Amino acid sequence: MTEKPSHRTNLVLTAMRLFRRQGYASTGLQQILAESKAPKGSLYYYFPTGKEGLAEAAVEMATDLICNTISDLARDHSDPKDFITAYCNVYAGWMEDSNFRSGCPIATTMLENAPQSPVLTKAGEAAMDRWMALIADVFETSGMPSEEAQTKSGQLVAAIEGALLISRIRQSTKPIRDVADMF
Amino acid sequence: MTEKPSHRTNLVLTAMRLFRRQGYASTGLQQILAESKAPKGSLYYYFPTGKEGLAEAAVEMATDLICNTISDLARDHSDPKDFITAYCNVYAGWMEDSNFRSGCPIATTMLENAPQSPVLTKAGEAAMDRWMALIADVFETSGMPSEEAQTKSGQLVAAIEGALLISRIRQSTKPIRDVADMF
DNA sequence: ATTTCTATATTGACCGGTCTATAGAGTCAA
DNA sequence: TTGACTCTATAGACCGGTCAATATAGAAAT
Repeated sequence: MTEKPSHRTNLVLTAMRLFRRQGYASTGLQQILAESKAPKGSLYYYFPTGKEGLAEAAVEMATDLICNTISDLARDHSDPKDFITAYCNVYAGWMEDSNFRSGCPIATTMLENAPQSPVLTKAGEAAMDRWMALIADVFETSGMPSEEAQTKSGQLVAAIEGALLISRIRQSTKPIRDVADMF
Repeated sequence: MTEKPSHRTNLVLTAMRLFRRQGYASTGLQQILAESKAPKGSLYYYFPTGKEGLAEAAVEMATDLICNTISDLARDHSDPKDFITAYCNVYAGWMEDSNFRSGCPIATTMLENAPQSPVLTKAGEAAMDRWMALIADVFETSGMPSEEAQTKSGQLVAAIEGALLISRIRQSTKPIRDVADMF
């Protein structure tokens, strides 16, 4: 399950971490190369389109990360309300652990590049589709009508994304915890 | 009421517009200077701290913009539900008019710089305080208890911020319109 | 009224450094 | 020998920031 630590994997992992903290534009390839300890030649070998291709892979890896988190939580919390609370707690923990620097792993990259970059926009859409579908499943499993589950999962993701932004500005997890009370 | 079109004003106005569309890091001073038609010397005359000082002023101007919007809407819509719907419609209009490029005027700048930059973080906190206080007023005026009004206004702002992000990714106003149904 | 002086406002040429990307030779295991 | 991978050097654009030179407005002096 765990990927083998190739240069390629290290590049994507490092890019994801740095884009999440400092954004896409202000993260230089130099820094990614230094921290991942990958050679520059490898970057353009694995990602011929350069920074954008690397970002695409980083968004995809981030999508998997969130999907795995949701799946794990869904297994332990079948009640929607419990699930939402647990999900918010995960994000709140991430924020606290990083001194409010690591919010949503794709939000900053998306705000900087969507919809200008078709490649990254598409990766972002895929992320939204997958996250919302997984959450809608939780709602449907508890008996909620499909259509309502779709809408609600979209609203939840929106509320959390916004809460992560405000949490970062205020350096407080309260906005995230307040999301749970909305549903 | 309208500010006189000095170089200073043009700089802040242009910075706000560009930061909103492309973010802070990927907007060069060159572009701001070219589009505002202001000379480079003026920038450092009015903003001795350079880009960061300009961004601070841009965030403050954006805060005023949103505050004015909220005040105007509050005058015409005393019912909270009506107000929320109208508020969402304003954002949806902004998104459509800009081909989903002009979302929240401070969100991208904040995700890129909070909490690393104390100056910009403080400007962001002030924005949140003022927006939420104005919206809470609308709720309180309609009879809602003060504490509940505070919480609800925070939740509304979070939901909208998140919806603006998703709207940008999906190039659709549906996420924004769905926010109105949450309250 | 006119000139001179002075402080403030304003300006664009210039700086060193960093950015992403490319080229092409070199390395090494299968 | 082949193909996957890595290295060094370099290109050329752009970055944010500095600073000496200039313009201007108003006070002071004549």
